Amino acid sequence: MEKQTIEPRAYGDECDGCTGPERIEVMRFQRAIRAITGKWKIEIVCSLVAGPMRFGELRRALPGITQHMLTEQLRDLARNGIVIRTAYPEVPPRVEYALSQAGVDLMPTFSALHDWALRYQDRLAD
Amino acid sequence: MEKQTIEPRAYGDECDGCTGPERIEVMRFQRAIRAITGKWKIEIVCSLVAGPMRFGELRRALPGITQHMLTEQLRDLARNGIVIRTAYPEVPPRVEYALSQAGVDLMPTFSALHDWALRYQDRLAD
DNA sequence: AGAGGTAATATGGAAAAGCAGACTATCGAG
DNA sequence: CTCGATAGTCTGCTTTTCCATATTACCTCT
Repeated sequence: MEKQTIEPRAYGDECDGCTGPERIEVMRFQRAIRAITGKWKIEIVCSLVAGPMRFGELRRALPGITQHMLTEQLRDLARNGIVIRTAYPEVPPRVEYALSQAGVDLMPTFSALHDWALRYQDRLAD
Repeated sequence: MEKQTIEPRAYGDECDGCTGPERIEVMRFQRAIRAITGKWKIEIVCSLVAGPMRFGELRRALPGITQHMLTEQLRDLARNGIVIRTAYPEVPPRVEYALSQAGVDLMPTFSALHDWALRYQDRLAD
């Protein structure tokens, strides 16, 4: 039996002829992708482009989403600084979600990806 | 007890005052994102930018990946037309993976996302 | 007093993604 | 004949996502 996995270099990336500084870039990258992946994140962000929305408005705008999912995804987006959550201490409670600058600045990327998807959609599986 | 989920409109998007044609765009979008998400996809694509590589080369270039993961992710990328798999009927077997045009054309998007990630990395969680 | 709206939690389960390790087939070198 | 190299597949396990339902707390309106 042989080992199947090649051990990753621990941490000190001394780079003995390898792809050195790229690794941290890749990690940054993946964090960015993780921040926008999730079943509803993109839909939420797209909804918010038009302007701030309340929780219930979003829920109605995204038929099929559960409250749980919506709160979870919004929380995640807020945690990554993409949306801003503002809770007004009123009653009944009112909570508004808006795109942050980071969220708005995501748009060029989105449109680049969208163009790509449009060009190659026929070969994209599923 | 009340229903928590708002029923999605079935299929015929007749669009009674709703976000109509955008929905299909969002779906395209998500397929594109799904095509590039996965623990190792980005790393693989980045490795292949420099030129075609063999399976074993990739394995060595991505310390920590298992053979299983590598075959799986490559298969997925190939299925989405991002990489091209070429098996030479030699012995010992030789299989080469190269970026397709679609793969190359992904780069502008990658760099847009990369710029975004760089600008906002401090607020990105995890 | 009871119904209704708002924005959440809590709980429990199913499905998908990720991981490690074992196993296979083929051929040439020693 | 056994060893090593290549590029896989197969099996079982853990973790993460995703999903549905139930419940809460508060206030207003009737």
